[in-house]
Amino acid sequence: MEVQRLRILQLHSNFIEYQPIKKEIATAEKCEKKKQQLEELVVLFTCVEKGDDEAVARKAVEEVKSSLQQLKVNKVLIYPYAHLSSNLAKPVAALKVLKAMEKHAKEAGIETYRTPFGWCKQFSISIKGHPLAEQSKVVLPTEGEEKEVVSKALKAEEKLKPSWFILQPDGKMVPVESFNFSGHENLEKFARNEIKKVRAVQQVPPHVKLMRRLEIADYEPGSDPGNFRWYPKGSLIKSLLEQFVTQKVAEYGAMEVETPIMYDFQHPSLAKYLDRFPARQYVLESGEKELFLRFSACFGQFLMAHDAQFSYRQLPLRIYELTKYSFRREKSGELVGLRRLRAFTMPDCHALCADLDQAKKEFLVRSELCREVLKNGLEFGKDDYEVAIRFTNDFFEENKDFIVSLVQQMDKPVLVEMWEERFFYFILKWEFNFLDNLNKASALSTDQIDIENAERYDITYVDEKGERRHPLILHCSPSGAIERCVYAMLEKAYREQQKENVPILPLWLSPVQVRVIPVSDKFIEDAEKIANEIERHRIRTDLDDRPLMIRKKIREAETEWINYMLVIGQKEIESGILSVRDRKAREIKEMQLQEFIGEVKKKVEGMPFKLLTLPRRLSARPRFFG
RNA sequence: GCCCCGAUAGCUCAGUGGCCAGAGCAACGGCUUUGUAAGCCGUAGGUCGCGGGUUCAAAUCCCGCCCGGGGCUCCA
Repeated sequence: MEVQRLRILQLHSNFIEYQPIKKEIATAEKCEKKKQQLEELVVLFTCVEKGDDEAVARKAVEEVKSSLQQLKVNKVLIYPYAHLSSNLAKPVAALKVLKAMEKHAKEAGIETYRTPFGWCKQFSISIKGHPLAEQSKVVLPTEGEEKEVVSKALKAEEKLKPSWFILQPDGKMVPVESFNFSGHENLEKFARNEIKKVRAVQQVPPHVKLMRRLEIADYEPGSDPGNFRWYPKGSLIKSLLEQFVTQKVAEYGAMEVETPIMYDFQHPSLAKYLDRFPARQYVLESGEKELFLRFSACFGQFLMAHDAQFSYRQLPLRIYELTKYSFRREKSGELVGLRRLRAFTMPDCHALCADLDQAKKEFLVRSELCREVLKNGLEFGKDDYEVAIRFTNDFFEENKDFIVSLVQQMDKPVLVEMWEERFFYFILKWEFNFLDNLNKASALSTDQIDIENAERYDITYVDEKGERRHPLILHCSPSGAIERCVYAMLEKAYREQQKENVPILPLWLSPVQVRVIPVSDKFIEDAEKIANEIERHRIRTDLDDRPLMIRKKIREAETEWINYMLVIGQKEIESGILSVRDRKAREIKEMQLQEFIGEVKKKVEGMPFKLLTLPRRLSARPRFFG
């Protein structure tokens, strides 16, 4: 990484006279094109380089201040001057630093002026002739200091001191320390994890091996960390999950939309929102514009809602997008396999509600939706996740019954995080958290009640009296990130394997549901006919036509987690009765073809279907891993 | 991002200063025509992550970077 430094040319002057002539960049500050004159001052020609931040600005002011004391002057002009460097910061960042310098200087009691940023200016300067009159300063960032721009929300979160409780479905709320966790071991692990007392063992989470061995997904060294490649099988699984969640959300009544993945930093609503969201962004430069990649669908949907017109009669208004992708520039040390990515697919569903009453009702409908998505999609029941509910003190006092009814819906004790003060844009939030084999918790489904953004984005509806009002906004991801769902299923499968159960994916998600295995190449054609018939019923079927021994083919099908294996030989062809190896049930059953097809179809009824795009014959398939 | 650890054939790994760097699996070729978790023989495959340095000599020691992992921290 290049070393960044703030460069200042410091000139002790008799006077300076300057006049803005012409804007140099689109993002120039507003100002009058009037001639200005200042006398007996120190002029700071300042150049902000890439990576400079407010800490550097503060340090620069400190250094300038000590010079001022020497020179016995207390007046400065901060003059943006790009020509001192070839490694300039972007305009937005530079202006931030200059403003920070101005602020710190004023706070330090210095009479401070600043010329407008982004203008081509004419100036005349008279410099004093003493040895200290002309100095140049290079301010380096302090070692170890936070160099990146961090949102206020992220900083605020660091200072949060919440209290922790366990809330039971019967409405009893007890402090975490005095809760009896017996029978709720996962909740205990989760609570400790959240309150941060655990030390995890040094280990790679097991899903990483699985995601590669099963040819689902893999790291892509050619990209940025946390941006994955998806092999055909993984792409199928991911796509099916996406289809399923989208279908459930449509049934719930949301309108599906699509919005851009990148946004203008300069947009006023967005700038304010960025500061309230605890996440880091990817930024990219395009021409003179500075853009950031979305980290959720909020921007696009809110801007859309801002331009839409609707009244209380249309509320709650539900808007949905499957973001492919959302981007968060997570710190590199936080990225692990599919648990946490920098580019991820997130179903994001907002509901605009007239008032808190409506929001609360809607909230319960949506939590039911989330539970269903996990239950039917991932086959995750309430034992597979722990619930956290987070809210402010005030909200709890005023909405106790509602929160208890939410917990009753969850049907198990939940972890409560309660804040004295509201730091975020929401007043209430819950998530379902999955605990992996290293006892790390990751949120899947989540929902929140947002009371700030309707105003920030100026989203309004017309109420009964014809007046414009800001709705409340619910933010929900019914499944959480799709990649994270895959992670959770793999981790769960591994856990089952440790318990000597069969590791397996839900049948509807298995890339290969049925594998037909001819005993020798004499039976390949017969096997093909059977495979055709099964696939005609929308069951993913392939054919192991390789010249290998049966037991080897069976072994490979087992390690690929294929649900059913049909061995085809003389016996089957003559009798018409199939030998079906049911992997999950760990048994070999004899049955008619149509009977078998019926059994499989029944198990995947109502779930989305897609064909696997790998060649049916294994001999024609590439190997992506191993 | 910081601290610590790692990287050798497509995969899993052996090799810690000294001849042309090894094994198993996979791939490819041949034999075998196979009945429910690994048949036999052979062939090919390596810029030892990348770049620099130390040395008569570097996969091996040193520095920087990339990628991965763990921790701190944080989230969907």
